Amino acid sequence: MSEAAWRVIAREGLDRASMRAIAQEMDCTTGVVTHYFRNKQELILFALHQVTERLRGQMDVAITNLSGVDRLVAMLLSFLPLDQTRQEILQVWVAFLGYAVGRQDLMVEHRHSAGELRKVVIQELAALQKQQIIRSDIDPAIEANVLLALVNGISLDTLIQSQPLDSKQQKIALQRYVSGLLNH
Amino acid sequence: MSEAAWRVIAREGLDRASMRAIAQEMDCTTGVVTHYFRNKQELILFALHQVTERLRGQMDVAITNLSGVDRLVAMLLSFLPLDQTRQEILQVWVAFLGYAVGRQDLMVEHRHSAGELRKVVIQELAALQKQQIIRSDIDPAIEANVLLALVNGISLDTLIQSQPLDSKQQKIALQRYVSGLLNH
DNA sequence: AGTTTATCACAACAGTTGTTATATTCATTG
DNA sequence: CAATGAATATAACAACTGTTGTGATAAACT
Repeated sequence: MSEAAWRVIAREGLDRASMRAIAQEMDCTTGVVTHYFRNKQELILFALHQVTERLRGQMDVAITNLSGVDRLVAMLLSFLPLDQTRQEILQVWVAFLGYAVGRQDLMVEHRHSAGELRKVVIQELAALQKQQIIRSDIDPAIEANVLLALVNGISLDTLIQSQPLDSKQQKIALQRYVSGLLNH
Repeated sequence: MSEAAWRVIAREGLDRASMRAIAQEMDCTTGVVTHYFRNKQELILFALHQVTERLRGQMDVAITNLSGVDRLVAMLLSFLPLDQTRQEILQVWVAFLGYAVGRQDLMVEHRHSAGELRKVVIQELAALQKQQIIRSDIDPAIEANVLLALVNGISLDTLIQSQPLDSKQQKIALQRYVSGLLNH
């Protein structure tokens, strides 16, 4: 069920992910869809929460058994659309963001989602700073924004540029920026 | 006319920028709208071209009488949503991008638009490299993507973070990254 | 002057949308 | 077996969408 909704959104965008389109995707009638999602609003919010959960999942897997800078880099790399799974996540993420323009309630929800990930990055930066791995003149709260901005920007690059960075170049760009935060 | 369309899109998003909504904004009937935009497709593409034009305009003003690194930095800063005008541009830009998910033709158009700006940045980087102002191990074509990624990411930051970077922090982040590209 | 052209109003179209209500099937449990 | 409730189907609703056509008016031009 939720898989079908996810697929339609990733493939067609949010405005064309109608109740009927999702019903058709799972080869049933709209009765099923309305039974699980009372509103279209609920459906849309579900998509956003899926984005957050999946990103968190990707991240948790990526950073296990890592520490130090490697851990930070792995964390940030896990957000990049390096495989088809994460490209789908990006599609839904962008679709939601565009759909939230002019809908303040949805934008607030999106900010909550982004805030969760930001918190994790801040903690990681603070920890690395305590270990004196990254420079002491860095404000974790601010640097988290910049790091996420770079990650989001690189992700968007794959969508909006006709000659986007390939996966190797994406990694290098991120790695190089992070290395500029280190001590020495 | 085009002003009204622009306002509605920035305020309500693309899917709710219906012919009738735009007509109401300019206090007339749909006859006027259909007379100037044959399709909704044309209306949407108009919005995108407006984004490109306005960004170019902002940029051209920002870089006049500048040279060297200042010119590059000013160019990049001109893309940031530092005032209300550019915040509106960002809104429309994001709305279009989300609307283009699942609509390949629109995404292609968006890539053309992004490609134009990318070309300018590449040229600028190449020029600075020739003057030996920026490092020689930098590939202008790749670095343009990274720079634009950072700019776009910082722009999005103002939309999706509940504690976004303020304008001063945005400038510092960008300036600091650019200074990492310089010789010595 | 007369003729064409741009501008706008208005109405109607066919289709799609979210939502709701009602009916039916199905399974689980008492 | 009966019964309760979830799961699914079906149908209808009103509202909205993009689009098209038919005029009316005014402006421009020959």
